[in-house]
Amino acid sequence: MGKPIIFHIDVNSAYLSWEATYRLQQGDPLDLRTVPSVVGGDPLTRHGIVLAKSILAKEYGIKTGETLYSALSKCPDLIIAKPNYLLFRQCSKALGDILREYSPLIQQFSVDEYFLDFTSMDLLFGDPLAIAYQIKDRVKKELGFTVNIGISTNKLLAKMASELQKPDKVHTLFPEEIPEKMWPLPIGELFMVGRATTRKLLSRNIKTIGELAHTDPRLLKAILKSYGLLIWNYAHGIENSPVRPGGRVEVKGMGNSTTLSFDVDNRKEAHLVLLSLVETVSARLRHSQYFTRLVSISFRTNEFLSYSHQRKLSQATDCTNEIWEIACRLFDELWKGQPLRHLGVRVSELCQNDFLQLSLFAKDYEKERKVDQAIDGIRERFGSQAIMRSSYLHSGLKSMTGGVIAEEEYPTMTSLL
DNA sequence: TCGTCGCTGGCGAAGTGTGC
DNA sequence: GCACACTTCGCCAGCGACGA
Repeated sequence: MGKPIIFHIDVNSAYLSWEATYRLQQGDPLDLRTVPSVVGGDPLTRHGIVLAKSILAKEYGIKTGETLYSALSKCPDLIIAKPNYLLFRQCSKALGDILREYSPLIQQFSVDEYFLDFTSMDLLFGDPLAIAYQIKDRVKKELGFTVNIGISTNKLLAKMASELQKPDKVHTLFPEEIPEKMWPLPIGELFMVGRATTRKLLSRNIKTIGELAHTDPRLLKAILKSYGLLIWNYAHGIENSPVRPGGRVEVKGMGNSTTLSFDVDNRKEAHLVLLSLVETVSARLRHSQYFTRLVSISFRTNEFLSYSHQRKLSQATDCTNEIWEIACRLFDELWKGQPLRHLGVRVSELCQNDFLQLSLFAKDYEKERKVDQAIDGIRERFGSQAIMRSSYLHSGLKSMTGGVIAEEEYPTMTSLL
């Protein structure tokens, strides 16, 4: 087998928004409900304002978090559209179908990213660079949106390559190109180096990826523990995880949290918020056919102090009421009456539900599990708000809070590389 | 900025080894 | 058999990465 050739394909979502904005400015309004960019990543987009955030800020002075009324007063031509996740997922699947024509080894990394293992496929298709351009142009022509493609010998470098310059570009970042193309980049551009690590490295005068690469790994280990060695390896382009066809990895935990628009200062209301979070988390558990052995809750006060508490269960469960009861108990043990602005529920230590071991001493939740399954069925058919507990009526609270089940199909970044 | 999730390190309990 | 030191393991809280 020849040397590894890995592609990273990244959909230019934000730039689609930009393109739409540009057309808007040119007096050629576009019905944004018809383009996949409606699922862009910033909070503005999430609330349905489908223009690139940078353009909004630069051209119109509209900032994240600004009210719709205020945004419209600054930009009367602003088009508001409902985010269309279904369309975005369809586009993502269509992209995967095209990629599969070039290699059976493709891995969906997130809803808008793929890895493709092209190792030895050049014998069949020819020059990898030419094929990358071919894929990029086919996606644009057949699917109507642009992608960036990065090519290298491993997933890390391919991903770094695809982010070198956007949109609609193909870049290579082979190991011999690291000093020229990767080392001059600011330290924060390196995969797995976030805000906190950037601050720590800058305080030690490590400003670029190259400077990180030339830092004594023992020093990095002293500063950042094993994580220091990881990013030192990344700065040298060292990474060897395989492209995993199917993309699905073992989920280790799932949770939901919410920041409230008002202070919660009584136990009953907090329990209701916890229930709305547990409703979503437990539905995701059942959908993924998992049970949990560990329940944790967290909250943040209106003074931004965070607290968390968790408990190991003697018997694994996926039952909404059982998880909620535990979450409430944990909350009561931890809460000292402070006004709360943020509440979260998380389950981990997941196990497959076909190996459920019943305890002789545990309360029988079998009936409640049947109710859960019936409710899941109704919500699947008619929507999440089709059925709710009476306690939410006139409460001003949502009966279900948190993420969508479909997200479980895609692993998060850190669990992959 | 928010929501979600994985990882790390501190800490205490439990287990094991050694000397008396 | 007992006391103590050391090691291992699991629990827990918190941090930080990352996509939206």
